[in-house]
Amino acid sequence: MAPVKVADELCTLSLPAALLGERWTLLLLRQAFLGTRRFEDFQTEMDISRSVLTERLGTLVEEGILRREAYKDVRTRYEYRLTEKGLELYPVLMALRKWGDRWMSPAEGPSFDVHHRTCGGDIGVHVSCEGCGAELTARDVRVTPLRDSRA
Amino acid sequence: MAPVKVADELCTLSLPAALLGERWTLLLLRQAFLGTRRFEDFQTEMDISRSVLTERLGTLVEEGILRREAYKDVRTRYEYRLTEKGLELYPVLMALRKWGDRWMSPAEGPSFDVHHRTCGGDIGVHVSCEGCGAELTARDVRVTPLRDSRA
DNA sequence: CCCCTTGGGTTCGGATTCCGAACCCTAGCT
DNA sequence: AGCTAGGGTTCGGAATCCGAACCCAAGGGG
Repeated sequence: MAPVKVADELCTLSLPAALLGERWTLLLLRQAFLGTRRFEDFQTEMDISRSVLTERLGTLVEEGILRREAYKDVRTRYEYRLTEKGLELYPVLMALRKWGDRWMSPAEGPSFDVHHRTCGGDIGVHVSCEGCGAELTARDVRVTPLRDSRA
Repeated sequence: MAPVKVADELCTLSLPAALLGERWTLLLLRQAFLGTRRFEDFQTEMDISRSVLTERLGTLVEEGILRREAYKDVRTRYEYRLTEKGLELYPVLMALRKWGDRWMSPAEGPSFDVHHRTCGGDIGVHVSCEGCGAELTARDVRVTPLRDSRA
C-alpha cells in the first residue's frame, strides 16, 4: 500500500472531518439526536459556554445540518432541529458509539442503550460490498486515487 | 423524545468523540488507513506542524489505536501502524466518507474512490437491526438511559 | 406601572492550544 | 570532516476557548 497524498479540499473524508473535528460539534450532534432542540437545553445538558454554543449552532445551521425554526411558546422562541442532511449523519454517530462500546466502555457500562424501536433488537453498523454483499474490513478495500495523487 | 442528559464520562459516544474530535486526529487516521506509517510521511502529506504531529501520534499510541514499532532501514527507524483497535475505526471513517460523498462533494468530484478489492463493487455503510435485519434510521431507534438521566 | 423572570444571545479578558521556524541528535555516506 | 535523513524538541506569537457578566424583549405579578 503506497502512501497517497490527497488534496484535502477535494477529499470527501477530510471535508466532513474538518467540520465534526471541531470541539463540541460531535457532542452537540449527539444531543440533537437525543432530542435536544433549544439553546438553553443544549447549554445546560452539555456544560458548554454560551458563546461557543452560539458559534457551533451557527456553523451547523450554515452547513445545513441543523435548521433554526421559530415556534410559539408563550412568545416566539427558536428550535434547532436536524435537517435531512443532519439526520443522515446517524451512521457516523452509531459507528462511533459501537466502537466506543467495544473499546472505551467504562467499567460501569455505558450510560444509555439503543434498540430497534419495533422489535427491540440490537443495532449494528456494517461496512459491506454493494455488489457481492460481503462484509468488509479495511483490508478488503482498494483505494483508487482519481486526481492529484503524488505518492 | 424527551431530552436526555447523559454523563459524558460514561457515554460511549462522547469518549471516542473527545478523541477524534481533536484537530488533525481524523485526518491522521485517514492517512494511516491510506497506508502512511512514518513520521516524515505524515508530516509532508498532511502539512501538519511537527510538534502537533508528535503530540497526536503520542495520544493515539497511548490510546492503543496506533502502535509504534521499530524497523530496520539502514538503521533503526520507527513506524506507526494501526492496531486492531485502530483498524476497527474503519466503519467510522467510511460512514464519514459516505456522508461527505453525498453532501459535501466538490464540483470536481471526490479525490479518490474505494471499491471491494476482489469484486470491484461499491462500498456501503448500513445501520441495521441485528434481530430482524431491517435497515434503520435515527427515527427507528429507541434510546434507553441506564443511569444518570435527569430529563 | 414597575420589577422580575425566561429564552436567547453578545462582549470581554484571561487561559489554552496551535503552529511555523529553528534547533538537536545519531548513524551512515563520501 | 562535513552532509544528509529520520525523528524529534523548544520557543514565542497567533488563533481559540471559555466563564462570567452583560443585554434585550415580552409576559406576569403585585
